[in-house]
Amino acid sequence: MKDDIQKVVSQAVESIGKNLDLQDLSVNVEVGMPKKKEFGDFSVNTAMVIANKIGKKPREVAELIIENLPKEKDDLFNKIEIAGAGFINFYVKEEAIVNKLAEIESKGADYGRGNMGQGEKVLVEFVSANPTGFLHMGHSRNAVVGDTLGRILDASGYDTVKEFYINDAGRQMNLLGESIFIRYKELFGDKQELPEDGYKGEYVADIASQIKSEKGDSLLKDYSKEESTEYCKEYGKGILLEEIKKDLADINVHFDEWYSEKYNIHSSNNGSDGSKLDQIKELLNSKGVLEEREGALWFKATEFGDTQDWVLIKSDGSPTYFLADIAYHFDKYERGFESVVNVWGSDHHGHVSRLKAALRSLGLDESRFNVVLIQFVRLMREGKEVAMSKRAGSYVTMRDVVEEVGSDVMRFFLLMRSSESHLDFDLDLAKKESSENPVYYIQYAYARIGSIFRKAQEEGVVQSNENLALLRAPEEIDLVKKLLLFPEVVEDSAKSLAPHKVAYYLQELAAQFHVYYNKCRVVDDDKQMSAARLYLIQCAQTVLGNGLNLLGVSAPERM
RNA sequence: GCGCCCGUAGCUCAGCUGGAUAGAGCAACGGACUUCUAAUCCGUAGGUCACAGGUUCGACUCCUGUCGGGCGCACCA
Repeated sequence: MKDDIQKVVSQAVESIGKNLDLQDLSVNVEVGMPKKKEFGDFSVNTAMVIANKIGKKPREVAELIIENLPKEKDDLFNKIEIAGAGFINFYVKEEAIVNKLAEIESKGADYGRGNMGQGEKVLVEFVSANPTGFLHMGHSRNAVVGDTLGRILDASGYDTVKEFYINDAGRQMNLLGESIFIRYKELFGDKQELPEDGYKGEYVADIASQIKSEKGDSLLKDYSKEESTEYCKEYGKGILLEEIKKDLADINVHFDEWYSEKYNIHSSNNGSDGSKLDQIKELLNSKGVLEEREGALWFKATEFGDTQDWVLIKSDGSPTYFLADIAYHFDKYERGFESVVNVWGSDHHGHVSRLKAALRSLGLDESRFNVVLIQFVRLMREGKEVAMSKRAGSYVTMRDVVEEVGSDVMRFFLLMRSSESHLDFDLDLAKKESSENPVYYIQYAYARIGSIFRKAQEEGVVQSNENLALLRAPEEIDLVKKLLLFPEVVEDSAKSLAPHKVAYYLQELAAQFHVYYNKCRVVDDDKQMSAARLYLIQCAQTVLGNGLNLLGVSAPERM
């Protein structure tokens, strides 16, 4: 619909340009939808934008544009008006709107999919938690937003890969190995204190006893301490990764790649080139952006816009996480991804500027590098914040919350706010099965349509688009207009990497449907009217279903 | 001290990248079930868009400053 208006207005501007001999009159016509009904279905501010170039008052220019609209306007509009400072308001013929339903019907599950991405390869990396424990609430927002972004980008024509970067190298993993080994030794009566920042959760002891039942006491007798710790580390990683996968699968989050830092970045597993770590160090060195200072190797980030320089190789010779991360991101581009999206917790925002500096120093286009920062989740119960202290061991795992509220509610609640604002997750609201709960509100609209179709089948009425012109009630025209907006919402959501826009749209669409339901009876004595209305609500159900699917939320036939 | 995010109705939040009289849900109050699901709908009330300047035809939106809240600023990850 918007396309149609953009087309005719552009044509009008073009012919004005010709008539007045103004070559560069071309303008990007932006079609808006007024909030107020009395301003029409669509409006255009083009007259105000080009008034200066033409040298006339905006309202005069608006008249000129209307005069120059192509003839086909008569088929599209009931009325065209000039209003305010120079807006042109279009009142579209109901029939023109209603006929657009055919597109929804024919595309079905593909309605809403677009080609904005043009097959561009994009890597969406998210969660990427250390496999040293269970996922907590903080991870869950990251997981759901990342997964949904992947779905939305995919629907927008990007060749999308969702990746979990396994941080299985470095200090945290060593601590896990040590912690498990200490618990293991405890099982043989050798009691020792865990290190200061060791892992204290019960699962550590559980893993230790699993090792005991498999290996007996051989870790004490047959292996060195280093070998045993390494064994514990790898064993624990395997178990915890499975737990993480299970938790994620429970909220419908799936990855295409599980990419190991240790294996892919730290190890030299393909011949003589050395590890990615060595390669990137050499590459940076060849660009002259490194410097030795106080026994360590530094990246001169200040030369590339960051506020300070950063260590890449510590004075003990070991690499920092930052070096590994540069290597990892370089590796993403080497694997052929044209752009990357990273979903990070907001506490990592300091990392953005230095990584950008590093990419810049390598001559990479930083516009291909996108970061979505996720603000914190506060878990609320009975109006009070649920304390989540890892140190006190009282943090709430994602699993606990999913068991309490279910996957659909979990996902929707974490998606319905803009990622960049803090989120209060209200457990009491989440558990309510009522109008207060927006998830059920949307699902209920979907289920209601299912119910109408069951009724229609009983009555022997079948949907049809033969008499769509019968659909003239304001409520049904509004519903159709809302439905037609869906592709644009998906595209906008992809463009701005903001899944909450889809969630909002679905709430509005559901509201529009509920209004319609209460106003117009679908299955009724008038068979032709019933057939047309069934066709309409079929389309509504398609869009609701496609939208819920994008969010990874189920669409129930009955509730 | 420096940097990032946030500040919109009593509460939780949208606001289409600068448009017309500021939007929704919850909470409050009043209505609608012999009807395809009342997990719904209709109505009432609720605002100095933190504050002060600036940019222009036009600012919740962009710029500067101030105040408040969150988070970063390691030879940790």
